[in-house]
Amino acid sequence: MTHSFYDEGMLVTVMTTQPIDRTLDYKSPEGGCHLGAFVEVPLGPRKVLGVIWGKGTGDYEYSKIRTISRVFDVVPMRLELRDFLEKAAAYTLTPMPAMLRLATRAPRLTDPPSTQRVYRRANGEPTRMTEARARVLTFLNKSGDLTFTLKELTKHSDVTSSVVTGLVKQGIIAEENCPRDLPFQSMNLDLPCKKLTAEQFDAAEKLTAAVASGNYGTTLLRGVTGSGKTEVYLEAIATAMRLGRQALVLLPEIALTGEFLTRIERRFGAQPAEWHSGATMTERRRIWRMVGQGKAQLVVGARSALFLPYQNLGLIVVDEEHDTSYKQEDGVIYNARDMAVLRASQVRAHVVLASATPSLESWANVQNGKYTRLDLNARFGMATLPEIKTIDMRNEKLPANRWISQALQNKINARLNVREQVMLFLNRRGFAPITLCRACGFQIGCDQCDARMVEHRFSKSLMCHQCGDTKPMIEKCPSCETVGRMAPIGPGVERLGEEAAKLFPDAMVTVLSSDMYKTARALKEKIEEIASGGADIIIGTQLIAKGHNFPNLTLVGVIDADLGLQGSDLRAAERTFQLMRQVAGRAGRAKKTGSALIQTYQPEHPVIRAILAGEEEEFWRAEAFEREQAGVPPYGRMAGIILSGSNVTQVFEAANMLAKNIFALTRIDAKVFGPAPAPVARIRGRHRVRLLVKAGKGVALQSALVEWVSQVRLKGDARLSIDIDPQSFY
DNA sequence: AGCACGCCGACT
DNA sequence: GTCGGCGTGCTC
Repeated sequence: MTHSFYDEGMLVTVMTTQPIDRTLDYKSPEGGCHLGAFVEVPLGPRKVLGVIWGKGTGDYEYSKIRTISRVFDVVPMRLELRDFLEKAAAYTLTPMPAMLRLATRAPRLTDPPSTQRVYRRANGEPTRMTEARARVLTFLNKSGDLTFTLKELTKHSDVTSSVVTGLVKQGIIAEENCPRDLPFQSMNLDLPCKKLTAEQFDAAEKLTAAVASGNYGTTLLRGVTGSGKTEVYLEAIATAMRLGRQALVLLPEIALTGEFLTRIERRFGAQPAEWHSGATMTERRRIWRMVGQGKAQLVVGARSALFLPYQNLGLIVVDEEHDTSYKQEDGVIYNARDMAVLRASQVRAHVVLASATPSLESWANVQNGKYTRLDLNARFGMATLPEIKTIDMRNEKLPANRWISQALQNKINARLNVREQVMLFLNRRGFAPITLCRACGFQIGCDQCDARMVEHRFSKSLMCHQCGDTKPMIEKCPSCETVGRMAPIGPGVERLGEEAAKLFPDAMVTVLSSDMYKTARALKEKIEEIASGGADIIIGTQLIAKGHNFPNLTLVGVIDADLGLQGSDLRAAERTFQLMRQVAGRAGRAKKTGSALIQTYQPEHPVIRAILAGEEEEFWRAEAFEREQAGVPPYGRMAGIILSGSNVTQVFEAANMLAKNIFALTRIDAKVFGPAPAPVARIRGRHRVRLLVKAGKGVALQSALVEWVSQVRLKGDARLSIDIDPQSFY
């Protein structure tokens, strides 16, 4: 471990968070600075955040070099984090300053560590005892040596602050300053773990050994829903913490954390640090600092938790590793699952990728020996998966604007009669995806994007799912001006909710869609209420397919299984497969036997058949073969180049220019497809044109892309972004 | 990212 | 002539 230190006046070079993709030289300030120190430097008229990157390059006129204005009182950036940021930047073709911003996103990072005033019982008795004083002292006496803030103290003993100040003056209560950013409660590693089955025990042993080896490695922990993956990796976490190393659990969706945190607390007797977008400013700052000092042993968080300044990271768990939300799509485009592997390899940590339905990438990495695989097959406390059946919608003669088939309706009734819960799954938010005029056929579109407006009856408005733009519901057709003939076409979850309410008048129907809740917390509460019996029929989107435990749920109905099967997305089949296995896995997680009904127009489709047969390996092998033949990921490399701007012609010109001059790409034998309007050709008034690059597996894709792309000089507000390993083709 | 500089078109 | 549009370049 190097501890390079630069004395006052020495030349150092600084990477700033400003978009200048190189370092700038400065003079070390009074008191000097360490390599990696977080500093404030003058840049033109402003002061900006930066990190000491090394000794000065001396490539700048000495007389112009300014002095670092401030060194922040936080642990300097470790070399391993810097290496990680640099490797990630090179892989995703992201400028270093943008990476640095990801790693310094803690608010008020630059403030001195703030303190708060706390009070504790000192010795002695007050000269005059009053009733109020007695209440304060009784409270403090029974609390022993604990300290309290003024707010806590006055609240608990029901007095005003003047009573406390009076006692402080007499020296009966001591006033102290303590740091506001308190360490996290330490994890109790001596609590007994839940009783494991033989299979779980075996898997836990293997993971524990891998973590204890102190070397990098990745394990794919594949386990069917309810097989107890969490219990298994909790043991790996315990091992890491016993060795004095930190552990990180990445979760795809905030909604997962409520139940998850309870499990952590049950296992380790303390709350972990919870890093997510909903965390308060103070909490984020506390986590950032405490993680850096090693005073947070366990972090549970969203993908950006990868960029926290861990002191000694020993294990990263990526739960639901196949989840598409791990791919960050705007700003810095990265896949948290892959970055977790990179991060771990830099610090000799172990990675656990947990999933009931792994991604094909991870499956292939097991096949080629990069990852090891552990399987959990038996469901905890029960032997079988739910029974899955399809309903061939071609034989169902449903009336207009109805989506629940007779067969599904019968099943639902049967479950409701025995007071069990039913879940209906439809991957479409809102009331209806299309609103059209029955008089002239006009469809309401978004003014900013080339997308249709979706009716949201819940909020009485039309919304664009691309840009979030809304407008009020209208009665008069904007095209032919006919009044009262605008009609909603197709189902969304809200509309399905209406249908269910009509079909099952005695049941409590709840629609669960992310846009119906203002905060993640509100959504979390709703989910918990439902789990404890707050609804008979739950209707929802993607969201409900994710890891929630509904003990009384025994039937899942998939309304339209064909939504994900068509389209040009190379992962469409994989996604549908995962989603359905997952949704099916919802049913009957507890003791009751569950079943799943899948409504489809193509029951003979290989994906549907694989799901029915439960032939998972068969599905992966078939899908892997298809991809290998096509030379697409994970058996080939891809990159998306999106050019966007307000001027269509300019954007197309730039794209065409690139498509014509592909010398840099022919050297790596890559092919270019396009330009074509991106699947959503306009977002927020910006036209988007896409090029796709396809190359072989072992080529230097990034450097070729940089060389190729550098040919265009973008004019005006035109922008070019590169998406390495695109996930969605939008 | 901001901000200054500078090069062209449309006015008092 | 000059005001101001924004395209270009610089910040240690």
